[in-house]
Amino acid sequence: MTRTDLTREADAPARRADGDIRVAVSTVIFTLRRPRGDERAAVVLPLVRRTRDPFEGQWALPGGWLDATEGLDAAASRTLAETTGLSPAYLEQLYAFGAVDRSPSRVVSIVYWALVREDETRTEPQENVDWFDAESLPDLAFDHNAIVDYALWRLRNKVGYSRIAHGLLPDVFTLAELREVYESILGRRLDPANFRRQVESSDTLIPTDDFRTGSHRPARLYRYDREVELADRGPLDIRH
Amino acid sequence: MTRTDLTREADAPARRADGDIRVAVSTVIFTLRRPRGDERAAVVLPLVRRTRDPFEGQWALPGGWLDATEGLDAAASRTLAETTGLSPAYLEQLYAFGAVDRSPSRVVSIVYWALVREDETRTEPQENVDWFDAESLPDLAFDHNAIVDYALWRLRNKVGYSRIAHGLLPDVFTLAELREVYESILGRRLDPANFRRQVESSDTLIPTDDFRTGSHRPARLYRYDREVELADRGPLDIRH
DNA sequence: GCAAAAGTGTTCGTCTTACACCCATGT
DNA sequence: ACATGGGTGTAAGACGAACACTTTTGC
Repeated sequence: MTRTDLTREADAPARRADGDIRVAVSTVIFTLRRPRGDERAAVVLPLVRRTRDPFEGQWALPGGWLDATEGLDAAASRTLAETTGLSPAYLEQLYAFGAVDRSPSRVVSIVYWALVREDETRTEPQENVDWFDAESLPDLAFDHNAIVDYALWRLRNKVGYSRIAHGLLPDVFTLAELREVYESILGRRLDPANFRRQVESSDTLIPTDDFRTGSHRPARLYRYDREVELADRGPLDIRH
Repeated sequence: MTRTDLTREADAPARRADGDIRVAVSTVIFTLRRPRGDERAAVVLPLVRRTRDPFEGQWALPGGWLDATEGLDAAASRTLAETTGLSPAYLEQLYAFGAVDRSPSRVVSIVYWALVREDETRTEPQENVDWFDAESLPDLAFDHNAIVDYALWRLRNKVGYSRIAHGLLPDVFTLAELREVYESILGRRLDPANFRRQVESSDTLIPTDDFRTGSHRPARLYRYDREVELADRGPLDIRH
């Protein structure tokens, strides 16, 4: 089921009288794309090409209308899956955008941001969906350029005090792979020795007995400790 | 103009068909109330007593319906002024709450949080408005208890890395007064010597040539440096 | 003079950073 | 053997907590 037309923010499922306010849900979903060479991985995100006015032909964030029978989180998951086929490991509300002139009709967009592992993005290619480097986006529909900028800022901020890098990695990984995630997001090199000590002293990783072999000295594989409470969203995290 | 009835989340200005989603705006607005003795100041907030179902007679956050002709920030300012007469110095979006069962009808609430100085709260007393200690609230309407808990968490978090204490103080103040604000919010004593050095090295305060006299050694008065960029909300702060 | 708050100095332990160095493996 | 990334050691500087100490006022 491919319903890329769900990004039509200005066309309601059922037309309403003027003066009405409609609620949309959109998601900025990031993953890391590793280039062929040894260059640093790039932060990329999927966009959906609009097939109707306004902004027909331009790229926009995946999203859709909030359904009266679903909560906001559920709407974000559903519209993201319907437009791109993705099911993110990490999903969090970003901000509510509701300027009067952000769309020809009156739309309040509840925007989420999310992370997926690169291997999860290998779904069947969707029509009108493509991936873009977060650093060099084209002109997007609505206020979506500003929204992506804000989501990038939140991502870089949060990676410093939270363990969201988890959302970009498989179950087990080496410390070098974890460090590469941080380096790609922060855009700078980190000292491998100091990085190791920091994550080890944080007690959020469990070392396994397995090693990643294939090149030089084998590296120990780690997994995240599911028992560790994140508590980076305060009382909102009480939802298990 | 006292329109406390604007908190009626389940009564739209114009009734609509079932299945519709309405957008409300509410605000958690804090101030500090200094008790008579030398006890620490308490974090208090105003609530509005509901005059209609649902939750008739219970206390709720001040708020109202989003108007189609105004942005979200403007709606928060307007509904707060209409229900409580307050105009906060600091106002920031907190979170969008949209669980299906949070109200008998379908309401998405964009919630803001704000700070006012205590001297600004001396407006003419409004009907059905009262102030409550944030630590010991009664059972509120809707999910407003959880919302206040989250706002308190954000306040305590943000006071650590931002200069929001500004919003609770007059133009000029002593370092002891600034420290009292931090102590009240964080709920613990701070070392005066270390506190002084921290704020001085942060370069956000401008010392004046005036002193607060009246008790013991006079204390120098400071004011906030308006030139210092806050940048604690990332790209969203570009709004001057 | 004395109490009390304003303001300064100093020490100590922890965390960050930089970088030297050893270890284990594929080629 | 040697190149390379995995992993450990260590010293310098930054920073925060604790607290002794000096200064300046009201009484």
